[in-house]
Amino acid sequence: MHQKILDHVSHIIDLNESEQAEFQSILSPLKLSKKEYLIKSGEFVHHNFFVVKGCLRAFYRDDQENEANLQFATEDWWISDYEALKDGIPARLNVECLEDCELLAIHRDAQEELYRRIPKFERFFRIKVMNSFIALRSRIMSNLQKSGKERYLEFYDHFPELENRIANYHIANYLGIKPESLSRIRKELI
Amino acid sequence: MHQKILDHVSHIIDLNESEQAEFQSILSPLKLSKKEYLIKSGEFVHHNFFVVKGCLRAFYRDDQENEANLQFATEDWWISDYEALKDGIPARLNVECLEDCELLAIHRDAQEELYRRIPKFERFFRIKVMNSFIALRSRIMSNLQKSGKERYLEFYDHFPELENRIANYHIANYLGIKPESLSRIRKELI
DNA sequence: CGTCTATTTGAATGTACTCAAAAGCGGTGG
DNA sequence: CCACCGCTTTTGAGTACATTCAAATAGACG
Repeated sequence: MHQKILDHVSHIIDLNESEQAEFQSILSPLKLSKKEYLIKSGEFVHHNFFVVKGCLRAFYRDDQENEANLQFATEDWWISDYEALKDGIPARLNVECLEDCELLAIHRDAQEELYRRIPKFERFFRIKVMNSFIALRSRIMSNLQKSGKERYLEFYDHFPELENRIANYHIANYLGIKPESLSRIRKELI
Repeated sequence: MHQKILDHVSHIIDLNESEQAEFQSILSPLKLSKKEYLIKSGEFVHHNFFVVKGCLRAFYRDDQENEANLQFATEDWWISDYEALKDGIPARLNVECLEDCELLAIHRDAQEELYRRIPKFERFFRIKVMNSFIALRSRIMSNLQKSGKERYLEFYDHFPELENRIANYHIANYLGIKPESLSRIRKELI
């Protein structure tokens, strides 16, 4: 029984018992320890992942080893390199565990088959992706229009619980500023 | 006959004749002139729009009248304030025509009904939104990691045809730099 | 041709950055 | 329980780079 993900899905679509069973049959639990990688850039990606427990970060790394944190994922978030997953190309993204993690994996083919057999999952993921899309638009707007301080306050507002789970230098990177600058911003705000 | 949008949809899902007819029946053509607004922040949004011809920009405007260009849309793009459309709340976004435009509007309720009657449209829009989501991730990464010059080159690469259709100060704003800075970047690149 | 808007150029300014060092914190083992 | 080690955060000083502001030039359109 994967109650957590069933509850999560049931917020958006109704599933009868056989549909629940069918959905659960394609879920593969996996555990990873802090600092392990779920996805490594350059490798192929075959799964979409749901976070049952723990915390991860998705980031790009460029040729000069600079990292750019794209997303943090905790309980009830989905994470993967969707471009790599969709097009069957090597990942550009890395996904690293910031804590010990429990995940559920869905193989790409199983997800496609799920769409075919239970079309309302198209609806479920359409809505999930739309919500993510809306959130990213809002983040782009913040990056264009707001100062580092405002972006930090916004982050704090949106994800108050992440503040104490994630190192400041990861948050700074996510916000597009340097750790020293975040430190100075935080000092001002006391 | 709205051949342009039928072709567009048919790249992703197959439609038989009656499905095509049903889809076309919910499309409302509209024309707007340069500088007119398709969506005004604060007003309610009832439609999703497909661009048949012309060019528009979606942007936020903050209390100090600063604008932040979020998206340009030309032929074959979709545009709306999806948060406002989904949640029935007033728009935060503005959408302005940069050229005379021909659009097709789909009412929110008609789109929901379309999902019910022809579920593969859930698939169509899931895939469209996923592609947009992937593009936004990539843009976030650029904002975090790349210089103004690199972002400009990337923009030029992605949308070579927009370069001559859109004012530089709109492009600069989209890239998150000032028009003067873009001018200096362009000068360097000659 | 004239007007309005967009782009370019120059000089001064300011904000976030880099680099380096110190302080703080957490976990491990003696 | 304390001492040590490694890592994170803070602090300080100097620097670089995009921005601001103002003015000149270029371009579009009636």
